[in-house]
Amino acid sequence: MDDSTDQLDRAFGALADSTRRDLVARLAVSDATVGELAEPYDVSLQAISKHVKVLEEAGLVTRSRDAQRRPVHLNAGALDSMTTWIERYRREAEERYRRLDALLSRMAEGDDERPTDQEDTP
Amino acid sequence: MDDSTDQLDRAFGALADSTRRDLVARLAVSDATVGELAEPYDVSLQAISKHVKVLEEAGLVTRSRDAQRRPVHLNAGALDSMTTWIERYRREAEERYRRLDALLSRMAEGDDERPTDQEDTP
DNA sequence: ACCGTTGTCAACCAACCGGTTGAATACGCG
DNA sequence: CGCGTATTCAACCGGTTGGTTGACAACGGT
Repeated sequence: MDDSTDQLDRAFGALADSTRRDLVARLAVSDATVGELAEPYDVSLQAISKHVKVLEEAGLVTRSRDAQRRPVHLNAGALDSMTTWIERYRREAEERYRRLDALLSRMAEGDDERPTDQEDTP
Repeated sequence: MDDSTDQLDRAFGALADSTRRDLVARLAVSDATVGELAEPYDVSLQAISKHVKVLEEAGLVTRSRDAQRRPVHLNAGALDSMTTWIERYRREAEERYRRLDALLSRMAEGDDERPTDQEDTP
């Protein structure tokens, strides 16, 4: 199994949790320590620490080795690789839809000119 | 808990699996039945059926009720809502980074003009 | 040198996930 | 009607996940 595949697994998995998405949203505004991040939620600090670890292993977040205070920093590059993946297939799908739509339009304005074994026809 | 939150949970969770990402990639090219989708993998048909169900519940995929054949169709709109979410925070993070970078540049070219309690300074 | 602050590690638990097999359902066709 | 094809449902299994609590490690300040 590919390495970038594994990274995508982790990245999408990391964002599949609303608490972690919330952390990402807050980290987009400013870096923060685990303690600061944990404060708004009513779960234990350890739980948030685990969440941050998941984000870190997904490459979405880095921690400046700064002694006992280790501020968490959002890594925009990892988000970028996710959108790159998604957009690739979204565009492909929309392009295909556009072509199919055009085909149907052509068929509608003249039934005689049947499409000769076109791609999108089942 | 919000409804769109739940939808994002499912959507990201759905793409957190390489088999399901592969299915999405193939569906971007053309619609397909579960049987066709299952053929390349050496897992059971039922396993792929489950994967498709996950994609469907995430809104990433729809199925035209076409009798016993129910072709699976990629829903580009759901992908769009994912990129919208990601891009929002990626842009925010990059903007913040850009501002910090500019601040550091300003500081570097003249130590006298110290920034007066700026936002990004720790 | 000690204390408080900050964060992680470890063990445990319930719930969920991806896979399996076997049975059931839903049609189209002869 | 009854068979074959296509797909889903149900029960089960082992591994992972999100949460808990308790102990411990790493520093900074006084």
